[in-house]
Amino acid sequence: MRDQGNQCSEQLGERLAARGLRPTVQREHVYRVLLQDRDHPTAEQVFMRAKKGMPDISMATVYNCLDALVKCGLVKEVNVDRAAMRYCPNMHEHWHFRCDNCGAVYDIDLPPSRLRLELKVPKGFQPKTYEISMRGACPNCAQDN
Amino acid sequence: MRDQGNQCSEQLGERLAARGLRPTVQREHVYRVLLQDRDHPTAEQVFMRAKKGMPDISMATVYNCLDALVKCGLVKEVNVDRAAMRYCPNMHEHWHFRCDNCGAVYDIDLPPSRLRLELKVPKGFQPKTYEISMRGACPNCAQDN
DNA sequence: ATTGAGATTTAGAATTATTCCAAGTATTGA
DNA sequence: TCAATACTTGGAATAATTCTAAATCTCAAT
Repeated sequence: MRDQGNQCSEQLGERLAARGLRPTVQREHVYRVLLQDRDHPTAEQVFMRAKKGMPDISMATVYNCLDALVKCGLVKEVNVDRAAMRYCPNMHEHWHFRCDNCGAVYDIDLPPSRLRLELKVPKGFQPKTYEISMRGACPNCAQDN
Repeated sequence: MRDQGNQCSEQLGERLAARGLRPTVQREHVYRVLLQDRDHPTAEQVFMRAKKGMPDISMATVYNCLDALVKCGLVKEVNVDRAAMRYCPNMHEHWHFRCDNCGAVYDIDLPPSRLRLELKVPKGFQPKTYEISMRGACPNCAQDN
């Protein structure tokens, strides 16, 4: 667990390069901040933590770095999308598919399935609701490709 | 499918009452708007559609109505939460548990499971990523209860 | 090492989504 | 009918995110 540092920056450099993105000290620093406390911080929290080791970093850069990390597959965004909340009057069990191209959100019916059974949580957690969402290309957009 | 109207308002009235909320023409109208086009509109879109039949309705009321509908279980919010995006450097397959009480987000490891196999989508959809998120009480908060 | 092209960072303005507020209005139960 | 309370409204306020233009950095080719 110690010396995760170099591993981190090497992996980061490769990953970024693979996407045509450049490795920068800010990106590495932001990544390190994320690795340090695994508590799913908001961009604002990342900003505040990042400033400790890099006082001049700006909020815009934090967003930029987070985007870069997401693009190169080192970080996940925990939310369906960063835009407005959407509303759905279908209360049957189902999940959602959001098209990355056209932005449409589709209902996907749950297969007969034993999915429900599989959604087990560790002891102590008391789940009330859950949501499954997928992203990718919808039939229309997949065709135009 | 026709005459869904009265059914709609009856159900609405009961549901609202059960939560100590009052039935109002605005709430019914907003619900009707949601039932009309099942395309997961944003609050802004609901507002624009609602204005057609109720020109004086305000954006604040639309938000209020949507909240009421969500509270009484007739509508779902399609997003983990309406606050800031969160970032997670854990790229292993896992899902998230968000505590409604303290707001913390936990990683929940995927059980060995055949969950993956169950995530089938209808023909034509090309999923790239998916996310499973649950909400409820975390172990700490569940205890203090 | 130098250099030029293009990517990145920065601060702050702008935009977008959502919530708050105070005043007027509607609904409920007595 | 009346009082209490919830709801609606328009607009202001806040919060999250994106945009902008100028300065700086990185890369790859000299």
